[in-house]
Amino acid sequence: MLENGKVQQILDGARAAFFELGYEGASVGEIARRAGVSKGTLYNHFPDKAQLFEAIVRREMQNFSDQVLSAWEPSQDVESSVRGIARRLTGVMCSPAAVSLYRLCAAESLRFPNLGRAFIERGVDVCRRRLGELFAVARSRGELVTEDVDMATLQLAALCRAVVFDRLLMGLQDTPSQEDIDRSADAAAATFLKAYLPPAPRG
Amino acid sequence: MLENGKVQQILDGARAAFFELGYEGASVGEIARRAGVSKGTLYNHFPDKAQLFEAIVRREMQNFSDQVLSAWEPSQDVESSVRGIARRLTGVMCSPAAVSLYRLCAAESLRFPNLGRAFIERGVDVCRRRLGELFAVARSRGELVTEDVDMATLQLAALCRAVVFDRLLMGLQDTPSQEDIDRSADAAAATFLKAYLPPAPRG
DNA sequence: GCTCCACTGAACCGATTCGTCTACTTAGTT
DNA sequence: AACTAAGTAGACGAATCGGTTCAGTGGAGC
Repeated sequence: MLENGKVQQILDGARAAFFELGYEGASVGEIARRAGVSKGTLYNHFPDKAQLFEAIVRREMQNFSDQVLSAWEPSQDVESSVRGIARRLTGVMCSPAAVSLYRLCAAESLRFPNLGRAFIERGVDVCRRRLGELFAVARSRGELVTEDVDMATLQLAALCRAVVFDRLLMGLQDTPSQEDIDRSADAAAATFLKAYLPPAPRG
Repeated sequence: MLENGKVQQILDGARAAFFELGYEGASVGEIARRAGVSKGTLYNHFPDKAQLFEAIVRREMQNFSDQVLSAWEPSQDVESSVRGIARRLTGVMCSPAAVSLYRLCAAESLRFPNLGRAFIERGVDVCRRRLGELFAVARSRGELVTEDVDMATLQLAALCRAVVFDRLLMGLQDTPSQEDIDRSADAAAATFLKAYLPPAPRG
């Protein structure tokens, strides 16, 4: 069954074209060229450009949330656990794919309302709920202090984007080095912990 | 001199069209229609669509940073001062104009590199430096504890976008009410203060 | 009254777009 | 060998785009 292979080719080519050129900037001809596929084949597998676009975004969104959710390594102490979460969050959100996806969804959310909704509901909210569960457990153990777990997760995610994300989104910087990511994530985790860790039993 | 009036008309129409339809989506004819101006007049005042676009973005950017920077009301205690800053920051960043500007710059930053650079350098960095000055003063008074003032400003700004900004950017929500903005800002300020306020003299 | 100049509305041009379609090739099955 | 299904390259039409051009209009200044 080569059909699936062709579909993957098309999706990969479309991903490259859309991510680099945007929805309008990526012509169907260019997409087909990058996919190594004729235009006829493309229209054999996808009804039109818009639905191909939405398929790309859905696939990348899934990929994104999978990366965030997979393989939480639970740590003994909260501090290193939060730092680990922050590092993963920061790394994933600052990856080229995530930045391009964010840019694309933001740009086309008005033309494709489904798209913005999918980004929030199937991307952000999913990760937020997962994080919320972890924090709820930590709170029940008295390791975190907050009356609004959801707010805490939102704030940690926001802190992870504080330093480099805007520069990446605006194209002023390529993917940062691992040290930069870790440093940024550690700063986010540090501030989060100072705010949400129970007051130290002075000593 | 009506010339300036026509220029303003064109800028206003272009703003409306670009903000609602994006750069590619807003045709020159549509811009002229919204401006109440003929296409010939438009091209009498601007050499081409791209430079009209950049003029719009520059103007809105200036407007944005002016709003952020104008009229800081210095407060006696740090807490209410930070809360005031957070409320203003949140309000401005979540305003329809700011959200549209952010979306537009993110979308077109690859096609217009000047644009992304202008957004960061003339918008974000300007506000960041101003905030940094305030925080440096507070730190010298021992009211804030941090070894990285710049990081603190970045984190406060990030916290202010934690709750509603993404939903606005993705078109899932219209401009939030003043209460929502204040609540979100107060949560940001609270977390920021818990992290950066000097440890309370116990008692 | 006359000139001047900005403006209008619409026609126009070349380029590019999406999506369709045709003519041809290739691989696999009977 | 014949038939089928899927893929290729490219032409095609209708539509739209950015930008130019042009005949006509209307008001301000002398």
